[in-house]
Amino acid sequence: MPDSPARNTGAHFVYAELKRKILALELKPGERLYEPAMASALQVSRTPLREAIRRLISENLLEQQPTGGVLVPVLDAATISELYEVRAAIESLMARNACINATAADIEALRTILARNAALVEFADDAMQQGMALHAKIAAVAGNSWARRFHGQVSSQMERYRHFTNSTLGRREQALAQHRTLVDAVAAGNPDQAAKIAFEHVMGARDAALKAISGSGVGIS
Amino acid sequence: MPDSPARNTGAHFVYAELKRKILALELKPGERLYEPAMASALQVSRTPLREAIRRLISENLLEQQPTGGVLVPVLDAATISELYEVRAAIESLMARNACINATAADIEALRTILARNAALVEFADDAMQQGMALHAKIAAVAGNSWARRFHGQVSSQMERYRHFTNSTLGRREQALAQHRTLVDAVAAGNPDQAAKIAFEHVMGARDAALKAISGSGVGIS
DNA sequence: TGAAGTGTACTTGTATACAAGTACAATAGC
DNA sequence: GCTATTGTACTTGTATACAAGTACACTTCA
Repeated sequence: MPDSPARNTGAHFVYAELKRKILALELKPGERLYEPAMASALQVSRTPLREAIRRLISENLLEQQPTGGVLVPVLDAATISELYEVRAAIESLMARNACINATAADIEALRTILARNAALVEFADDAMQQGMALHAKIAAVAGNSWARRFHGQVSSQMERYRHFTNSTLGRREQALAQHRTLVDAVAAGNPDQAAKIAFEHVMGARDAALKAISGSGVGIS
Repeated sequence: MPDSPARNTGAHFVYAELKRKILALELKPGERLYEPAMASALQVSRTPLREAIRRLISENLLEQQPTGGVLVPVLDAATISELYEVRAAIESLMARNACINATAADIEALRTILARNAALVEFADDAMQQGMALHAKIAAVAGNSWARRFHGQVSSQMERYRHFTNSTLGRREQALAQHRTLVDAVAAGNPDQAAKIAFEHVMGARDAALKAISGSGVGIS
Protein backbone atom coordinates (compact mmCIF):
# COMPACT_ATOMS: atom_id res chain seq x y z
CA MET A 1 0.00 0.00 0.00
CA PRO A 2 1.31 3.42 -0.92
CA ASP A 3 -0.42 5.13 1.97
CA SER A 4 2.47 5.28 4.42
CA PRO A 5 3.80 8.81 4.40
CA ALA A 6 6.34 7.47 6.90
CA ARG A 7 6.46 10.17 9.47
CA ASN A 8 9.48 9.14 11.44
CA THR A 9 7.71 7.81 14.46
CA GLY A 10 8.48 4.64 16.34
CA ALA A 11 5.04 3.28 15.64
CA HIS A 12 5.62 3.56 11.89
CA PHE A 13 8.91 1.76 12.16
CA VAL A 14 7.38 -1.02 14.22
CA TYR A 15 4.48 -1.26 11.79
CA ALA A 16 6.79 -1.65 8.82
CA GLU A 17 8.99 -4.14 10.58
CA LEU A 18 6.10 -6.23 11.83
CA LYS A 19 4.46 -6.19 8.44
CA ARG A 20 7.66 -7.32 6.81
CA LYS A 21 8.00 -10.15 9.27
CA ILE A 22 4.43 -11.27 8.67
CA LEU A 23 4.66 -11.18 4.88
CA ALA A 24 8.00 -12.96 4.88
CA LEU A 25 6.54 -15.62 7.15
CA GLU A 26 9.15 -14.83 9.78
CA LEU A 27 6.16 -14.68 12.05
CA LYS A 28 4.49 -18.02 11.50
CA PRO A 29 0.78 -18.31 10.72
CA GLY A 30 -1.00 -19.18 13.92
CA GLU A 31 1.72 -17.68 16.09
CA ARG A 32 0.53 -15.53 18.96
CA LEU A 33 2.05 -12.16 19.75
CA TYR A 34 2.84 -11.10 23.30
CA GLU A 35 3.22 -7.41 23.75
CA PRO A 36 5.93 -7.17 26.41
CA ALA A 37 8.24 -9.65 24.71
CA MET A 38 7.74 -8.13 21.27
CA ALA A 39 8.20 -4.62 22.62
CA SER A 40 11.53 -5.37 24.22
CA ALA A 41 12.64 -7.27 21.13
CA LEU A 42 11.92 -4.21 19.00
CA GLN A 43 13.34 -1.83 21.60
CA VAL A 44 10.20 0.22 22.03
CA SER A 45 7.57 0.49 24.70
CA ARG A 46 4.20 -1.17 24.43
CA THR A 47 2.49 2.05 23.33
CA PRO A 48 3.85 2.37 19.78
CA LEU A 49 3.88 -1.42 19.46
CA ARG A 50 0.18 -1.55 20.24
CA GLU A 51 -0.48 1.17 17.71
CA ALA A 52 1.29 -0.86 15.02
CA ILE A 53 -0.52 -4.04 16.04
CA ARG A 54 -3.90 -2.36 15.91
CA ARG A 55 -3.17 -1.02 12.46
CA LEU A 56 -2.15 -4.45 11.22
CA ILE A 57 -5.36 -5.86 12.66
CA SER A 58 -7.31 -3.28 10.68
CA GLU A 59 -5.47 -4.40 7.57
CA ASN A 60 -6.13 -8.03 8.38
CA LEU A 61 -2.49 -8.89 8.65
CA LEU A 62 -3.08 -9.76 12.29
CA GLU A 63 -6.11 -11.23 13.89
CA GLN A 64 -7.68 -10.44 17.22
CA GLN A 65 -9.12 -13.34 19.12
CA PRO A 66 -12.35 -12.95 21.08
CA THR A 67 -10.43 -13.72 24.25
CA GLY A 68 -8.07 -10.85 23.65
CA GLY A 69 -4.97 -12.40 22.18
CA VAL A 70 -3.49 -11.38 18.85
CA LEU A 71 -2.16 -13.87 16.34
CA VAL A 72 -0.92 -14.18 12.79
CA PRO A 73 -3.79 -15.35 10.57
CA VAL A 74 -3.59 -18.93 9.38
CA LEU A 75 -3.16 -19.50 5.66
CA ASP A 76 -5.68 -21.60 3.82
CA ALA A 77 -6.72 -22.29 0.27
CA ALA A 78 -10.22 -20.85 0.69
CA THR A 79 -8.77 -17.46 1.58
CA ILE A 80 -6.45 -17.54 -1.40
CA SER A 81 -9.42 -18.16 -3.63
CA GLU A 82 -11.33 -15.25 -2.12
CA LEU A 83 -8.40 -12.92 -2.50
CA TYR A 84 -7.93 -13.77 -6.15
CA GLU A 85 -11.61 -13.18 -6.78
CA VAL A 86 -11.54 -9.74 -5.21
CA ARG A 87 -8.36 -8.92 -7.04
CA ALA A 88 -10.01 -9.98 -10.27
CA ALA A 89 -12.94 -7.68 -9.62
CA ILE A 90 -10.72 -4.71 -8.82
CA GLU A 91 -8.24 -5.23 -11.64
CA SER A 92 -11.17 -5.62 -13.97
CA LEU A 93 -12.44 -2.22 -12.91
CA MET A 94 -9.00 -0.73 -13.29
CA ALA A 95 -8.64 -2.13 -16.79
CA ARG A 96 -11.99 -0.62 -17.67
CA ASN A 97 -11.01 2.79 -16.40
CA ALA A 98 -7.58 2.58 -17.99
CA CYS A 99 -9.29 2.21 -21.36
CA ILE A 100 -11.06 5.47 -20.82
CA ASN A 101 -8.10 7.45 -19.50
CA ALA A 102 -5.08 6.06 -21.31
CA THR A 103 -3.04 8.48 -23.41
CA ALA A 104 -0.84 7.43 -26.32
CA ALA A 105 2.17 7.72 -24.03
CA ASP A 106 0.52 5.42 -21.50
CA ILE A 107 -0.09 2.77 -24.12
CA GLU A 108 3.47 3.09 -25.31
CA ALA A 109 4.65 2.54 -21.73
CA LEU A 110 2.46 -0.53 -21.41
CA ARG A 111 3.91 -2.01 -24.59
CA THR A 112 7.42 -1.41 -23.31
CA ILE A 113 6.63 -3.33 -20.15
CA LEU A 114 5.13 -6.12 -22.23
CA ALA A 115 8.29 -6.40 -24.31
CA ARG A 116 10.42 -6.58 -21.22
CA ASN A 117 8.11 -9.21 -19.80
CA ALA A 118 8.40 -11.29 -22.97
CA ALA A 119 12.17 -11.15 -22.77
CA LEU A 120 12.14 -12.35 -19.18
CA VAL A 121 9.35 -14.89 -19.33
CA GLU A 122 11.60 -17.79 -18.50
CA PHE A 123 12.73 -16.26 -15.21
CA ALA A 124 9.93 -16.64 -12.72
CA ASP A 125 10.86 -13.79 -10.39
CA ASP A 126 11.55 -11.23 -13.11
CA ALA A 127 8.46 -12.21 -15.04
CA MET A 128 6.34 -11.69 -11.97
CA GLN A 129 7.95 -8.33 -11.33
CA GLN A 130 7.20 -7.23 -14.86
CA GLY A 131 3.65 -8.46 -14.48
CA MET A 132 3.33 -6.34 -11.38
CA ALA A 133 4.84 -3.38 -13.22
CA LEU A 134 2.24 -3.77 -15.93
CA HIS A 135 -0.49 -3.77 -13.41
CA ALA A 136 0.98 -0.83 -11.52
CA LYS A 137 0.93 1.21 -14.71
CA ILE A 138 -2.66 0.23 -15.42
CA ALA A 139 -3.61 1.13 -11.85
CA ALA A 140 -1.94 4.51 -12.20
CA VAL A 141 -3.76 5.19 -15.44
CA ALA A 142 -7.07 4.01 -13.99
CA GLY A 143 -6.74 6.58 -11.26
CA ASN A 144 -9.23 5.28 -8.72
CA SER A 145 -7.55 5.71 -5.37
CA TRP A 146 -9.98 3.46 -3.54
CA ALA A 147 -9.46 0.66 -5.99
CA ARG A 148 -5.73 1.05 -5.52
CA ARG A 149 -6.06 1.03 -1.78
CA PHE A 150 -8.01 -2.22 -1.72
CA HIS A 151 -5.80 -3.73 -4.36
CA GLY A 152 -2.82 -2.93 -2.18
CA GLN A 153 -4.39 -4.68 0.78
CA VAL A 154 -5.17 -7.75 -1.27
CA SER A 155 -1.68 -7.78 -2.72
CA SER A 156 -0.15 -7.62 0.75
CA GLN A 157 -2.22 -10.58 1.83
CA MET A 158 -1.25 -12.59 -1.22
CA GLU A 159 2.38 -11.85 -0.63
CA ARG A 160 2.23 -14.29 2.24
CA TYR A 161 1.10 -17.07 -0.07
CA ARG A 162 3.53 -16.30 -2.83
CA HIS A 163 6.08 -18.76 -1.52
CA PHE A 164 3.66 -21.59 -2.24
CA THR A 165 2.37 -20.52 -5.63
CA ASN A 166 5.38 -20.62 -7.91
CA SER A 167 4.24 -20.50 -11.49
CA THR A 168 5.27 -22.82 -14.29
CA LEU A 169 6.80 -21.58 -17.53
CA GLY A 170 3.64 -22.58 -19.34
CA ARG A 171 1.53 -20.53 -16.99
CA ARG A 172 3.79 -17.52 -17.38
CA GLU A 173 3.58 -17.72 -21.17
CA GLN A 174 -0.16 -17.94 -20.95
CA ALA A 175 -0.23 -14.92 -18.62
CA LEU A 176 1.96 -12.98 -21.02
CA ALA A 177 -0.40 -13.72 -23.88
CA GLN A 178 -3.32 -12.53 -21.77
CA HIS A 179 -1.44 -9.37 -20.86
CA ARG A 180 -0.93 -8.74 -24.57
CA THR A 181 -4.61 -9.02 -25.34
CA LEU A 182 -5.31 -6.80 -22.34
CA VAL A 183 -3.02 -4.06 -23.57
CA ASP A 184 -4.50 -4.42 -27.04
CA ALA A 185 -7.96 -3.88 -25.60
CA VAL A 186 -6.76 -0.83 -23.70
CA ALA A 187 -5.11 0.52 -26.82
CA ALA A 188 -8.29 -0.07 -28.75
CA GLY A 189 -10.28 1.73 -26.07
CA ASN A 190 -12.63 -1.18 -25.48
CA PRO A 191 -13.59 -1.03 -21.77
CA ASP A 192 -15.92 -4.02 -21.66
CA GLN A 193 -13.44 -6.28 -23.34
CA ALA A 194 -10.52 -5.06 -21.25
CA ALA A 195 -12.54 -5.63 -18.10
CA LYS A 196 -13.46 -9.13 -19.19
CA ILE A 197 -9.89 -10.03 -20.12
CA ALA A 198 -8.50 -8.71 -16.84
CA PHE A 199 -11.09 -10.59 -14.84
CA GLU A 200 -10.55 -13.88 -16.59
CA HIS A 201 -6.80 -13.41 -16.47
CA VAL A 202 -6.76 -13.12 -12.71
CA MET A 203 -9.25 -15.93 -12.30
CA GLY A 204 -6.92 -18.05 -14.40
CA ALA A 205 -4.11 -17.12 -12.07
CA ARG A 206 -6.30 -18.20 -9.20
CA ASP A 207 -6.87 -21.61 -10.68
CA ALA A 208 -3.16 -22.02 -11.34
CA ALA A 209 -2.30 -20.94 -7.81
CA LEU A 210 -4.84 -23.25 -6.24
CA LYS A 211 -3.50 -26.12 -8.27
CA ALA A 212 0.06 -25.23 -7.28
CA ILE A 213 -0.67 -25.23 -3.59
CA SER A 214 -2.88 -28.30 -3.49
CA GLY A 215 -0.78 -30.73 -1.57
CA SER A 216 1.75 -28.11 -0.51
CA GLY A 217 0.43 -28.21 3.02
CA VAL A 218 -1.08 -24.74 3.15
CA GLY A 219 -3.99 -24.72 5.51
CA ILE A 220 -2.60 -27.30 7.83
CA SER A 221 -0.08 -24.98 9.41
CA MET B 1 -18.81 -3.70 8.79
CA PRO B 2 -19.66 -6.84 10.69
CA ASP B 3 -16.17 -7.26 12.08
CA SER B 4 -16.67 -5.68 15.48
CA PRO B 5 -16.96 -8.51 17.99
CA ALA B 6 -17.49 -5.69 20.50
CA ARG B 7 -15.34 -6.77 23.36
CA ASN B 8 -16.47 -4.38 26.01
CA THR B 9 -13.45 -2.15 26.02
CA GLY B 10 -13.39 1.61 26.16
CA ALA B 11 -11.57 1.79 22.85
CA HIS B 12 -14.39 -0.08 21.13
CA PHE B 13 -16.95 2.23 22.59
CA VAL B 14 -15.02 5.28 21.53
CA TYR B 15 -14.52 3.81 18.07
CA ALA B 16 -18.24 3.18 17.64
CA GLU B 17 -19.18 6.59 18.95
CA LEU B 18 -16.64 8.42 16.83
CA LYS B 19 -17.62 6.48 13.75
CA ARG B 20 -21.25 7.30 14.34
CA LYS B 21 -20.44 10.97 14.71
CA ILE B 22 -18.42 10.96 11.50
CA LEU B 23 -21.02 9.14 9.42
CA ALA B 24 -23.82 11.32 10.76
CA LEU B 25 -21.76 14.40 9.91
CA GLU B 26 -21.83 15.46 13.55
CA LEU B 27 -18.12 15.81 13.04
CA LYS B 28 -17.89 18.11 10.06
CA PRO B 29 -15.73 17.29 7.04
CA GLY B 30 -12.50 19.20 7.38
CA GLU B 31 -12.81 19.45 11.15
CA ARG B 32 -9.66 18.70 13.10
CA LEU B 33 -9.64 16.45 16.14
CA TYR B 34 -7.70 17.38 19.27
CA GLU B 35 -6.98 14.46 21.52
CA PRO B 36 -7.19 16.02 24.99
CA ALA B 37 -10.47 17.81 24.30
CA MET B 38 -12.05 14.79 22.65
CA ALA B 39 -10.85 12.47 25.40
CA SER B 40 -12.39 14.51 28.15
CA ALA B 41 -15.58 14.93 26.14
CA LEU B 42 -15.86 11.14 25.84
CA GLN B 43 -14.77 10.58 29.43
CA VAL B 44 -11.78 8.41 28.62
CA SER B 45 -8.06 8.92 28.62
CA ARG B 46 -6.08 9.57 25.47
CA THR B 47 -4.92 5.97 25.22
CA PRO B 48 -8.18 4.30 24.14
CA LEU B 49 -9.11 7.41 22.19
CA ARG B 50 -5.93 7.19 20.19
CA GLU B 51 -6.57 3.53 19.51
CA ALA B 52 -10.01 4.36 18.13
CA ILE B 53 -8.62 7.24 16.06
CA ARG B 54 -5.90 5.08 14.56
CA ARG B 55 -8.43 2.44 13.62
CA LEU B 56 -10.63 5.01 11.93
CA ILE B 57 -7.61 6.28 10.03
CA SER B 58 -7.00 2.74 8.79
CA GLU B 59 -10.58 2.63 7.62
CA ASN B 60 -10.25 6.00 5.95
CA LEU B 61 -12.91 7.58 8.09
CA LEU B 62 -10.26 9.90 9.48
CA GLU B 63 -7.27 11.34 7.76
CA GLN B 64 -3.79 11.94 9.10
CA GLN B 65 -2.04 15.06 7.94
CA PRO B 66 1.67 15.02 7.21
CA THR B 67 2.17 17.54 9.99
CA GLY B 68 0.58 15.22 12.53
CA GLY B 69 -2.95 16.48 12.94
CA VAL B 70 -6.00 14.32 12.37
CA LEU B 71 -9.07 15.54 10.56
CA VAL B 72 -12.36 14.38 9.10
CA PRO B 73 -11.92 13.79 5.36
CA VAL B 74 -13.51 16.35 3.11
CA LEU B 75 -16.37 15.19 0.90
CA ASP B 76 -16.12 15.64 -2.83
CA ALA B 77 -17.80 14.36 -5.95
CA ALA B 78 -14.70 12.65 -7.31
CA THR B 79 -14.52 10.43 -4.25
CA ILE B 80 -18.19 9.55 -4.55
CA SER B 81 -17.58 8.45 -8.10
CA GLU B 82 -14.63 6.30 -7.09
CA LEU B 83 -16.58 4.67 -4.30
CA TYR B 84 -19.47 3.78 -6.57
CA GLU B 85 -17.08 2.27 -9.07
CA VAL B 86 -15.44 0.05 -6.49
CA ARG B 87 -18.81 -0.90 -5.10
CA ALA B 88 -19.91 -1.82 -8.60
CA ALA B 89 -16.90 -4.06 -9.06
CA ILE B 90 -17.43 -5.82 -5.75
CA GLU B 91 -21.18 -6.22 -6.05
CA SER B 92 -20.65 -7.54 -9.51
CA LEU B 93 -18.37 -10.22 -8.13
CA MET B 94 -20.86 -11.01 -5.40
CA ALA B 95 -23.67 -11.39 -7.91
CA ARG B 96 -21.52 -13.73 -9.92
CA ASN B 97 -20.74 -15.89 -6.92
CA ALA B 98 -24.32 -15.81 -5.72
CA CYS B 99 -25.35 -17.40 -9.01
CA ILE B 100 -23.08 -20.31 -8.34
CA ASN B 101 -23.98 -20.81 -4.69
CA ALA B 102 -27.66 -19.88 -4.41
CA THR B 103 -30.05 -22.57 -3.21
CA ALA B 104 -33.75 -22.62 -3.98
CA ALA B 105 -34.40 -21.21 -0.52
CA ASP B 106 -31.99 -18.35 -1.18
CA ILE B 107 -33.76 -17.41 -4.38
CA GLU B 108 -37.10 -17.56 -2.60
CA ALA B 109 -35.73 -15.18 0.03
CA LEU B 110 -34.49 -12.79 -2.66
CA ARG B 111 -37.93 -12.75 -4.28
CA THR B 112 -39.52 -12.00 -0.94
CA ILE B 113 -37.27 -9.01 -0.48
CA LEU B 114 -38.06 -7.86 -4.00
CA ALA B 115 -41.78 -8.00 -3.30
CA ARG B 116 -41.36 -5.96 -0.15
CA ASN B 117 -39.25 -3.47 -2.05
CA ALA B 118 -41.92 -3.13 -4.71
CA ALA B 119 -44.54 -2.43 -2.06
CA LEU B 120 -42.41 0.30 -0.51
CA VAL B 121 -40.94 1.88 -3.62
CA GLU B 122 -42.62 5.21 -3.02
CA PHE B 123 -41.00 5.64 0.39
CA ALA B 124 -37.39 6.58 -0.15
CA ASP B 125 -36.03 5.41 3.18
CA ASP B 126 -37.81 2.07 3.22
CA ALA B 127 -36.98 1.41 -0.41
CA MET B 128 -33.33 1.99 0.27
CA GLN B 129 -33.45 -0.29 3.28
CA GLN B 130 -34.99 -3.05 1.20
CA GLY B 131 -32.38 -2.49 -1.47
CA MET B 132 -29.71 -2.93 1.16
CA ALA B 133 -31.46 -6.04 2.44
CA LEU B 134 -31.37 -7.47 -1.06
CA HIS B 135 -27.73 -6.82 -1.35
CA ALA B 136 -27.02 -8.19 2.11
CA LYS B 137 -28.67 -11.44 1.14
CA ILE B 138 -26.69 -11.64 -2.08
CA ALA B 139 -23.50 -10.93 -0.17
CA ALA B 140 -24.31 -13.67 2.30
CA VAL B 141 -24.95 -16.14 -0.50
CA ALA B 142 -21.81 -15.07 -2.35
CA GLY B 143 -19.79 -15.95 0.71
CA ASN B 144 -16.54 -14.11 -0.03
CA SER B 145 -15.51 -12.58 3.27
CA TRP B 146 -12.97 -10.25 1.70
CA ALA B 147 -15.48 -8.88 -0.71
CA ARG B 148 -17.83 -8.30 2.19
CA ARG B 149 -15.15 -6.57 4.18
CA PHE B 150 -14.31 -4.12 1.42
CA HIS B 151 -17.93 -3.62 0.59
CA GLY B 152 -18.54 -2.73 4.22
CA GLN B 153 -15.80 -0.13 4.13
CA VAL B 154 -17.16 1.41 0.97
CA SER B 155 -20.68 1.42 2.36
CA SER B 156 -19.50 3.21 5.48
CA GLN B 157 -17.86 5.87 3.39
CA MET B 158 -20.94 6.34 1.26
CA GLU B 159 -23.07 6.69 4.35
CA ARG B 160 -21.55 10.12 4.81
CA TYR B 161 -22.74 11.21 1.40
CA ARG B 162 -26.20 9.71 1.71
CA HIS B 163 -27.68 12.94 3.01
CA PHE B 164 -26.92 14.59 -0.33
CA THR B 165 -27.97 11.82 -2.68
CA ASN B 166 -31.69 11.43 -2.11
CA SER B 167 -33.18 9.42 -4.91
CA THR B 168 -36.20 10.31 -7.00
CA LEU B 169 -39.18 8.01 -7.33
CA GLY B 170 -38.25 7.41 -10.96
CA ARG B 171 -34.77 6.35 -10.00
CA ARG B 172 -36.11 3.98 -7.35
CA GLU B 173 -38.47 2.35 -9.80
CA GLN B 174 -35.63 1.92 -12.23
CA ALA B 175 -33.48 0.40 -9.50
CA LEU B 176 -36.27 -1.97 -8.56
CA ALA B 177 -36.55 -3.14 -12.14
CA GLN B 178 -32.81 -3.73 -12.26
CA HIS B 179 -32.99 -5.67 -9.02
CA ARG B 180 -35.66 -7.86 -10.57
CA THR B 181 -33.53 -8.69 -13.57
CA LEU B 182 -30.62 -9.34 -11.23
CA VAL B 183 -32.58 -11.82 -9.16
CA ASP B 184 -33.83 -13.43 -12.35
CA ALA B 185 -30.27 -13.90 -13.52
CA VAL B 186 -29.29 -15.40 -10.16
CA ALA B 187 -32.30 -17.70 -10.31
CA ALA B 188 -31.36 -18.73 -13.83
CA GLY B 189 -27.81 -19.39 -12.69
CA ASN B 190 -26.24 -17.04 -15.23
CA PRO B 191 -23.10 -15.62 -13.58
CA ASP B 192 -21.90 -13.44 -16.45
CA GLN B 193 -25.25 -11.80 -16.88
CA ALA B 194 -25.76 -11.31 -13.15
CA ALA B 195 -22.33 -9.73 -12.86
CA LYS B 196 -23.06 -7.41 -15.77
CA ILE B 197 -26.43 -6.38 -14.39
CA ALA B 198 -25.06 -5.72 -10.93
CA PHE B 199 -22.22 -3.64 -12.31
CA GLU B 200 -24.40 -1.53 -14.51
CA HIS B 201 -26.98 -1.15 -11.80
CA VAL B 202 -24.48 0.37 -9.39
CA MET B 203 -22.94 2.51 -12.10
CA GLY B 204 -26.42 3.80 -12.80
CA ALA B 205 -26.78 4.62 -9.14
CA ARG B 206 -23.51 6.48 -9.38
CA ASP B 207 -24.73 8.62 -12.23
CA ALA B 208 -27.95 9.38 -10.39
CA ALA B 209 -26.06 10.26 -7.22
CA LEU B 210 -23.62 12.50 -9.04
CA LYS B 211 -26.49 14.28 -10.71
CA ALA B 212 -28.27 14.67 -7.36
CA ILE B 213 -25.31 16.24 -5.65
CA SER B 214 -24.22 18.52 -8.48
CA GLY B 215 -24.96 21.92 -7.09
CA SER B 216 -25.64 20.65 -3.58
CA GLY B 217 -22.37 22.13 -2.42
CA VAL B 218 -20.52 18.90 -1.69
CA GLY B 219 -16.84 19.42 -2.17
CA ILE B 220 -16.84 23.01 -1.08
CA SER B 221 -17.18 22.25 2.60
C1' DT C 1 5.41 50.30 9.39
C1' DG C 2 7.14 45.89 8.18
C1' DA C 3 9.89 41.95 9.08
C1' DA C 4 12.47 38.92 11.81
C1' DG C 5 13.36 36.60 15.98
C1' DT C 6 12.11 34.77 20.35
C1' DG C 7 9.16 32.88 23.77
C1' DT C 8 5.09 30.58 25.28
C1' DA C 9 1.26 27.58 25.01
C1' DC C 10 -0.26 23.55 23.11
C1' DT C 11 0.14 19.71 20.10
C1' DT C 12 1.28 14.75 19.42
C1' DG C 13 4.37 10.70 20.57
C1' DT C 14 6.24 7.67 24.09
C1' DA C 15 7.20 5.41 28.43
C1' DT C 16 5.63 3.57 32.52
C1' DA C 17 2.71 2.42 36.38
C1' DC C 18 -1.41 0.30 37.69
C1' DA C 19 -5.81 -2.45 37.49
C1' DA C 20 -8.64 -6.08 36.03
C1' DG C 21 -9.25 -10.29 34.06
C1' DT C 22 -7.58 -14.98 32.34
C1' DA C 23 -5.26 -19.27 32.07
C1' DC C 24 -2.51 -22.54 33.91
C1' DA C 25 -0.66 -25.22 37.56
C1' DA C 26 -0.48 -27.17 41.95
C1' DT C 27 -2.79 -29.03 45.70
C1' DA C 28 -6.48 -31.02 48.22
C1' DG C 29 -10.56 -33.82 48.43
C1' DC C 30 -13.30 -37.66 46.70
C1' DG D 1 -6.10 -41.86 40.24
C1' DC D 2 -9.18 -38.26 38.82
C1' DT D 3 -11.58 -34.03 39.51
C1' DA D 4 -12.40 -29.69 41.51
C1' DT D 5 -10.72 -25.54 43.59
C1' DT D 6 -7.64 -22.09 44.71
C1' DG D 7 -3.61 -19.37 44.02
C1' DT D 8 -0.13 -17.34 41.27
C1' DA D 9 1.92 -15.54 37.25
C1' DC D 10 1.05 -13.21 33.28
C1' DT D 11 -1.93 -11.23 29.93
C1' DT D 12 -4.20 -7.06 27.99
C1' DG D 13 -6.48 -2.45 28.83
C1' DT D 14 -6.16 2.18 30.76
C1' DA D 15 -4.46 6.31 32.92
C1' DT D 16 -1.00 9.52 33.52
C1' DA D 17 3.44 11.75 33.37
C1' DC D 18 6.91 13.38 30.47
C1' DA D 19 9.48 14.83 26.22
C1' DA D 20 9.97 16.73 21.82
C1' DG D 21 8.38 19.36 18.30
C1' DT D 22 5.24 23.04 16.16
C1' DA D 23 2.65 27.07 15.46
C1' DC D 24 1.29 31.31 16.76
C1' DA D 25 1.70 35.70 18.90
C1' DC D 26 4.28 39.27 20.71
C1' DT D 27 8.15 42.12 20.85
C1' DT D 28 12.02 44.36 18.99
C1' DC D 29 14.88 46.18 15.45
C1' DA D 30 15.60 48.14 10.87
